[in-house]
Amino acid sequence: MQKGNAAYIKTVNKRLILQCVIEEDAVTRAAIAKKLSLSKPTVSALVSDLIRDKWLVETGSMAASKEGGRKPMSLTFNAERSYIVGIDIGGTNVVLGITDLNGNVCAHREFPTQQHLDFNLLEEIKRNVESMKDQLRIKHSDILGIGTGIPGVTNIDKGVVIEAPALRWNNYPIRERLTEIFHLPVFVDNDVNNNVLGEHWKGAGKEKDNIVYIAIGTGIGSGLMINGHLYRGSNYGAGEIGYLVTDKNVAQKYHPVHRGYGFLESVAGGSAISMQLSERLQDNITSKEAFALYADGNKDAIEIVDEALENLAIGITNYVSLFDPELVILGGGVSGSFSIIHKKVMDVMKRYAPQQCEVVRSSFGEEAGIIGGAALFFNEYEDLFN
Amino acid sequence: MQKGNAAYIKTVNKRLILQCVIEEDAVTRAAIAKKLSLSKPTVSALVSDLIRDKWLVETGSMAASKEGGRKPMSLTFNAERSYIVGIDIGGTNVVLGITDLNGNVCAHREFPTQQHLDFNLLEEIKRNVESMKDQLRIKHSDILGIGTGIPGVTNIDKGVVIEAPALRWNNYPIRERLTEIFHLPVFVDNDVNNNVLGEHWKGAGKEKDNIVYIAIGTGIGSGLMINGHLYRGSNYGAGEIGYLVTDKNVAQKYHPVHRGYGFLESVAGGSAISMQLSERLQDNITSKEAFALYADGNKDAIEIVDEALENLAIGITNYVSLFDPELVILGGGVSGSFSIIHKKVMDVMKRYAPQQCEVVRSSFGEEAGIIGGAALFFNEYEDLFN
DNA sequence: TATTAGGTTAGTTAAGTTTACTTACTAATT
DNA sequence: AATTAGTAAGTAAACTTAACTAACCTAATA
Repeated sequence: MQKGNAAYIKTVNKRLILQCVIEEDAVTRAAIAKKLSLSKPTVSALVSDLIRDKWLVETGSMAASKEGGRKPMSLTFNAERSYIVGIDIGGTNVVLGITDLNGNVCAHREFPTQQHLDFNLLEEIKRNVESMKDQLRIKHSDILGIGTGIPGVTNIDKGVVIEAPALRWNNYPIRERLTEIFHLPVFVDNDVNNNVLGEHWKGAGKEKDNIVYIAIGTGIGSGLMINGHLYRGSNYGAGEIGYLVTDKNVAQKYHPVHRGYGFLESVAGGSAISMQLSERLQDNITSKEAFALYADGNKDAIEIVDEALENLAIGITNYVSLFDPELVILGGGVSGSFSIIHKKVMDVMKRYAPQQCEVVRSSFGEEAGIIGGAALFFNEYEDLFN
Repeated sequence: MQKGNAAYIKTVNKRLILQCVIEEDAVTRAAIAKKLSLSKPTVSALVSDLIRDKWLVETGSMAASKEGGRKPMSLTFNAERSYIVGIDIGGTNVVLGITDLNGNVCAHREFPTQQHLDFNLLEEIKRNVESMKDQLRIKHSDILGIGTGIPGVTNIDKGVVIEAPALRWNNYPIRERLTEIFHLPVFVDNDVNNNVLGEHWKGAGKEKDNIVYIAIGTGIGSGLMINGHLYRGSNYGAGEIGYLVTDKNVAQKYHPVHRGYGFLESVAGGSAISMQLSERLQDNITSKEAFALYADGNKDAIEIVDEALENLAIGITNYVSLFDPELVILGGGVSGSFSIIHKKVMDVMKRYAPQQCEVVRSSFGEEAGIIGGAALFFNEYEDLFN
């Protein structure tokens, strides 16, 4: 717990004022004072500090109220004061971009991961960031810091990637490496966690404080926000929905669990679907193709995909039973098959869960990782606004 | 977010000092100043306030350090300054008691619920509290308030029991009723939630901030603490482990979910075990007797109990996979069968979960509800120490 | 129609309050 | 003499209150 002193209360009140302005877009000093029950002089003094430090700008006087009175001066958050670099290092591609303080992606880049992975990955990132800086005509000092997402388990406090099979990283101190290169504050977390933060900041989870984000792809992962805070678990291991057991008997037969791969993934993950259908049809079928065949009415595809989806839906339903979220967001490679999955989940949830819960698709496409990275930075950087 | 002002920082610092004293039992002003990085005069002033208000007492001077110097004066938390009433209104019995501020149960009472339920339940509670007050020779003003546990879904903000089948209560405004009778601040929550708070305060969960408490009885329920805060869910519905689906095929056949009763309960709850074995043996077998027969090697008992425990263990394992807690506490009517359940859970967790987690039995017996109620009060009462 | 008095809202200035901190002290001990 | 515990007096930083100026509206009035 933070000890109380004069500086602390000033920081707290400044934060509150900024929050106020960000939420309501254009507000006046008087409105802030009323809303926060702070005195007018206090608000004026703090706002003057915030204007001096470029966090706020006066955007002209507004119309006076009908009962008369001096025209109020509107205040606006200066989202272009600084910028944040958001990076998503995926197994296939590295997606990175620069956002303003409102989370608008001002520039973005993308390059394939594997051909740089063991060679010059960080240099390639640096090169792309420099290129974006040139494009936006911003200086190094305009960038507050960097948020990065990784497909794996990450110790966010130390900035070390504990394990990321897709990148073949084990105990890789990525924060240290990136800091050496950029000389900026860097944060790193699991990509799904970043997605939750991004959805909470700018996406479907705005205004909601209890959110589950489920990423369905090759494997199945999830991130969860509780009481407005990302919950990472005691060992950075929360949200391992891929390990849920939804079918006792099948689980007993398969004994599927080995390091990095759980039961639900083994029956409902993209590669599981692809593998099963490939075997059945004696062909090479991707999970995307499996969903296409499913839509076409292919009997084998329907059987296999239905079985997978039933397990997935039970997993999600179990999540809802335990966690009672306000919202479930489905992300990952589900864009095409969302409506199929959504229907199944709603049916199963209705059948088995004690309460129902909205289920929506993720709000962002290609930019999810960039916004997520920036959201991570926003979430973690303590000195923001100081 | 709380706005900052002078009164607020004083409250914050007083809280920190009290916390310091409670944690370390006997400390000096100098030690507090060092630990909290507050100046010595500040600590002295706040301590003097706290002594005036009877929260702290000076308990005599301690030995000086070996390097010389004035003898320090030790400060101790005055746990007998005030008392809290803890009540657990169970389906069978009402258990209630008075605790001091350290959570020691100073007096307790118990009476059967049903014969007073529709008649004079609250009067009976009042009578017992008065009797305890006489016994302890404390005045009404010595009692800070009341914390109550209920076997059902509770809106803690309004103090209304939404649904408690065992008490036949629906939308019952119990806080209002108890306040009318006692003229004290009252808080009400689900009994399992109170158990979590109690274990965190005084039991197995001390110093741990991510805890799952699973109550196994007629039904199966759970409460969870995340980042040191009880998590109740978006609709007061978090922790419904009784609704988990652990066996897709059996679930499809049974279609077990109706209001207030979930799949896992229907296959692994006490009444489920009792019912199944009773049918098999054409006799009236309680779940307790079922576990006794299990221990005796009865083949039918083993078959049924094993099946139930396997499902229960998968449910708990799923919980661990999703929440990555520091600790799982098993409570409810498991005292006799704990070691059997524990073994099963550890085996299944090892097999299916991505990480392991300690599993222990609950720390309290009869007093769980009393300590839980007091813990709820402690947790919710904002004006504490003001 | 133009003017003006009275009322209202926005924001500032000045004085006062509360709190913590700093510096310098006394107290008590090895 | 050195060291540690705790106190006293004065200072600094943040807030609040009260009174003020600035700017505007309404409506009565000339």
